[in-house]
Amino acid sequence: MASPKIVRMTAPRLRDVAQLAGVHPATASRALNPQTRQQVNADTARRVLRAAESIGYQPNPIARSLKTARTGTVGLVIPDLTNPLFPPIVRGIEDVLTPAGYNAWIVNTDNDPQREEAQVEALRSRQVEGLIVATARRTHPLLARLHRQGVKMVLVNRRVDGLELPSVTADDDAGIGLAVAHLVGLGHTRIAHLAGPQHTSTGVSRARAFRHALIDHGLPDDPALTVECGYWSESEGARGLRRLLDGGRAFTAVVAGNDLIALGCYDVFAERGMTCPDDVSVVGFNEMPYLDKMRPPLTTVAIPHYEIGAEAGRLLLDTIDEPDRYPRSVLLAPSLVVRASTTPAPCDAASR
Amino acid sequence: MASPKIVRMTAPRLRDVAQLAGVHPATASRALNPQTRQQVNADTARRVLRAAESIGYQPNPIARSLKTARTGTVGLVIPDLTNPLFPPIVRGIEDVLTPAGYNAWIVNTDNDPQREEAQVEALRSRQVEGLIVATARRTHPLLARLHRQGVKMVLVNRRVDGLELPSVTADDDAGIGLAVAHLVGLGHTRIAHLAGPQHTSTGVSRARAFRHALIDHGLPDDPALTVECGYWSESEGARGLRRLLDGGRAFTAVVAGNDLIALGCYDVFAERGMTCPDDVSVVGFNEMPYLDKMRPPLTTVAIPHYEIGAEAGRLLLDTIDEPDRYPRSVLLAPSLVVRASTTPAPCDAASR
DNA sequence: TTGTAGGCGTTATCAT
DNA sequence: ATGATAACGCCTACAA
Repeated sequence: MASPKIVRMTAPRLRDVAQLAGVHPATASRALNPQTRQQVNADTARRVLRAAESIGYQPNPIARSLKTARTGTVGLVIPDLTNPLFPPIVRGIEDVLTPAGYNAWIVNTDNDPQREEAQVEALRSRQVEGLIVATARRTHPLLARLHRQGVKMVLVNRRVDGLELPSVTADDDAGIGLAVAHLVGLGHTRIAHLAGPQHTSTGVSRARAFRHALIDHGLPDDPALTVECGYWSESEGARGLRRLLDGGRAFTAVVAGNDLIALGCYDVFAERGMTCPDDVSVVGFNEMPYLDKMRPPLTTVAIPHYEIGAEAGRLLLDTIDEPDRYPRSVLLAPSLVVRASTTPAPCDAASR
Repeated sequence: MASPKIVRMTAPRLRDVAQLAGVHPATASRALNPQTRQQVNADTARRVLRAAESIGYQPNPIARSLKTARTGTVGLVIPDLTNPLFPPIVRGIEDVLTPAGYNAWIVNTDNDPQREEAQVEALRSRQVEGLIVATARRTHPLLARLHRQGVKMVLVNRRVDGLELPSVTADDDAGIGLAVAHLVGLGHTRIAHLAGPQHTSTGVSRARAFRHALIDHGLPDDPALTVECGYWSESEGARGLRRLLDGGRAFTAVVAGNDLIALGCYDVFAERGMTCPDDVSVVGFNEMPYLDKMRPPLTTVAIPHYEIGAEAGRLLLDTIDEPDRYPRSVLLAPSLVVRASTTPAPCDAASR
């Protein structure tokens, strides 16, 4: 005598579990939730869990979110995923968030404020619980507004002027210090800086660090030897170096704002028949992948990408858990990776 | 006489809009939804829209999803975000999905089946409406199961044996054909292949295309000149080339399964004091970024990354809209980018 | 054309 | 310890 069985083709719901275990849905809910499980008789709980298991019950996160107003998601706002700097950061973030029960939405803004606004709007409408933002500019009305509205966020790599937000950045001062010390140690005295965009905190702090480092080494700080790039990109790096070369001031080494800017220099060297490092030494920043296979392999300042992501994840979790905690920021120490793009300055130090 | 105003600190809801417009929430709902707007008096609709606008109403997608059982999200399953192949593909996907009202969740599996299963589970529990999968292996129980369960998906770059799923791939046959023809044109007759993993369809199809191309050019197909790499990675490329070199069979050129495998060869050249292309010419596949700055700049088969993503997005939308449509697959034409890693074969053709 | 009512699946708050 | 009930915000037959 086969027992009749009604087959539901949709996913099993809480009430199915409850029915099977012979309890009320509310009880099943309590039994299933580790937080509230001790409110329920151990035997009952076991029965419910077995029932859930047996029919493959998975709670519907949408219904849960509607009720609890929590989604277990955070947004990741990245300026440009094709910049190889970010994947390891993303990885670090995920490795921290996943065990805490959060998932991350990654969005790409392509350095376009309009696109950024739309993307952030999409994230908010999907009720993310917090934001990790890598697109900060020094003046950033959108982020300022979000902050005022109480959106929880953590900045990565860059900061916003006058906004007290938790952030994780590399220690630019230390990193540029390493780069300059390395070049000075090689005998360079005329060192140029291809600065990143000065509307980003990182562009500014690296430029400032560069000036300080020159002074520390007793070198003159010639403003003509610092040129700003409009973006953190190869093409802007190339433009910057052309301006530097056309400026007529002699220099034997370049500290680039980041690796992409440094790689842009390589294009100009090719254009003008110059060779690196013989004509000009170059140092990058970030230690992006594949630098060891470049022509020449690029000397650079390495930063702990993965750890930056992991720290950002931790800060965001803290911010979500304790909204009133005073914003901490984390500074991570860089290190220098010496490769073949730097070499001792020519003896005729005034050359080039 | 200021009108009293009750201030809600939470997001405005449909009922707030309705109240402000002096209509029932149901009417407001209809007015707000373009699909049902013509059911409502044009004036009323206008009033509702203005009311919504004025208080910045955004429908709560969670409540909507609970009701409609649709989420407007799809999952993107990527083996390794640090592979620069993927960002432009992701971009293409997003550019197609966004206008259609969908957002994409990106997850990273790191080539780890366990992690993949967990990530896919997370996506499904968040009720994504479809999956774009770039991690397919030729035998892939997880994907087979998902397919049986009716999960809508599109494969990118790789396929699953015996599973009729829509897919978007580069035309491997044509691409490898270009590479081999180029090398033959340069006089190479002993050409090796560093094949990608044979558990991926791409690895197999490129290896098969390689054999066919040799035959087409009347060259002997020496099995000892094909070596399989365990992953699509630099380190496996390096291992493969070492095995090839240690095998004692002469060859003057290598067709690598992809760019990363090709770059792995560069490491071995450095190790063994060989120079590329003088000792061995190398061709890659994919045209990943920065190849032009490598030492030497890598000749490679370029594929339209962005278009691959865009096509995948379109296929998925089709699959969602017309679930019963017969699975189409799209093959995109590659092109050859000649750089400095390939050069005419040495006159002494039997050398090396 | 508009309003009514019920429900999507879960959980929080009562009461028992 | 468990059950009943309502509510999260929205949508949609159905009724008016």
